[in-house]
Amino acid sequence: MLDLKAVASDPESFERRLLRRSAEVALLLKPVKDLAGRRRELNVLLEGLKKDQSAANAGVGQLMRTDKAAGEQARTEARRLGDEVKAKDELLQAVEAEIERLLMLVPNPPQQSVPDGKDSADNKEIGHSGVRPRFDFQPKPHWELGEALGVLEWQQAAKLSGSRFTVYKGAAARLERALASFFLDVHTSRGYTEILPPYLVTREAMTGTGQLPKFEEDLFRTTGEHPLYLIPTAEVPLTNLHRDEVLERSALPISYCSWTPCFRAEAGAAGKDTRGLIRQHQFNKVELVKIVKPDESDAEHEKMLDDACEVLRRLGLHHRVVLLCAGDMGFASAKTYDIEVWCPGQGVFREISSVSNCEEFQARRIRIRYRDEKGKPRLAHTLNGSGVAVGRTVVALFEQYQQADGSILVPEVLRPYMGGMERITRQEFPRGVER
RNA sequence: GGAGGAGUGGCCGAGUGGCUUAAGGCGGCGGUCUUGAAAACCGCUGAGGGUUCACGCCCUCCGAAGGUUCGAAUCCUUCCUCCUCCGCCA
Repeated sequence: MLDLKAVASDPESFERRLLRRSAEVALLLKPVKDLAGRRRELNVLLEGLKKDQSAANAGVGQLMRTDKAAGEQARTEARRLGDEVKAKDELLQAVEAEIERLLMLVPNPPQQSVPDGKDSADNKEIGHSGVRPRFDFQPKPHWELGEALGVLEWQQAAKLSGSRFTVYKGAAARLERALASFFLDVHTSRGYTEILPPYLVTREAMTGTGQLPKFEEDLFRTTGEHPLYLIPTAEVPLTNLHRDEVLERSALPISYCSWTPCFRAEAGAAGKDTRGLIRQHQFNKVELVKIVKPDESDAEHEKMLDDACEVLRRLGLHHRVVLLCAGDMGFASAKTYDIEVWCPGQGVFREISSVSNCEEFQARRIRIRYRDEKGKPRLAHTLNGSGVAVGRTVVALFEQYQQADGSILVPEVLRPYMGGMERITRQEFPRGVER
């Protein structure tokens, strides 16, 4: 959420910055300045009335004991003031609700360093790691490899849950767990605290990080009187851990990592990436979250990007880093790097991590503050990034480490996590004939 | 799921309709005293919003939201959380 005071004092500059995202979101701010002025007038008026009212109330009790008639009169006057306070208060609340409603729909303006552009075609590649693996055969996509090896199953998954789900078996299931463990070990050794959070969170938590109110259709929700939402990323519980807190300066930066399943409705993605592990309703991800002081958030952002890249470097997976353009960034982010991993079987780079600096956008929504040098509470900055998406790592690993015979070489660093396994070869699993 | 009990400042804790402007204590900060420290004593010690050039001043906040009342931490309703016991359960 944007700072109402800042928006009211200079709406044009916010509009200009938001225009870099899209014309549509910049328009949302149009009514805000007038509403803010109206809010202020009402607030001043209301405070005066409240003061008069409490002065009037103070006399009533005393008078009622000494002079009944005068007391009754004073009571009538006080009642009139009370009614007026109530009426003005309702007006003020309506204005505030409208301001809030609008501001909650406005995304974070991009940083200066973010390039112009409207979609992924305008993103800027800023680096890469490793070399593109060469094959003396035609590399296959992971879904063909996984099916041939017997370790990835889509027909049975569809029987259980419909489309966009996968059953992992044997070595693939072990690989998923091995990758998650490996990622967590790397990140905890580099200063992140491991967290295992709830996977179901409240509407408030989802609103705090910006998934709601705008992106309801992307989420899974429980039924009942108090619905809960399945987390689409561990960013939601991790960032919300410190909601409504004032942190000591010395506690920052706070760094968390967490391995969780993520649940996404993929409402707008019908027909897109329908094969394989790429776009699932449920997938696993190791997430990184930091809460930092404003003056260190850019440096911490770079460090987080490096932390995410580190696990890919250790796995020897060829990847590149792109800086997202203004039009392609997520709602809460002021600046985002995507890490894209090479998928030779598909001949494309696939996003495997997204590392964002949200600055104070989320912190303002959920009131995460810290004490500055003078001991005054100030908004902290929040950052989040995948470190990295586990399922998509399986994709890249299958495709980059595939051998001519269809087996998958296990990277050296993973072998201890795989019980020493050096190669994933065909496995037989019980399977009857469906009829 | 059932039956009880409880939510008050950083923490403990008093407060059952109006001298509450939330007592008192602990902790923290500053000061007096001291060679230094401790003790003792004195003062200060939350958040959000508004207003002012500024010192200040004002409004709101006692788990949350409604309600009753001239007036609510206090009474009523609903909800949330925690604790104890019972049931169920991994």
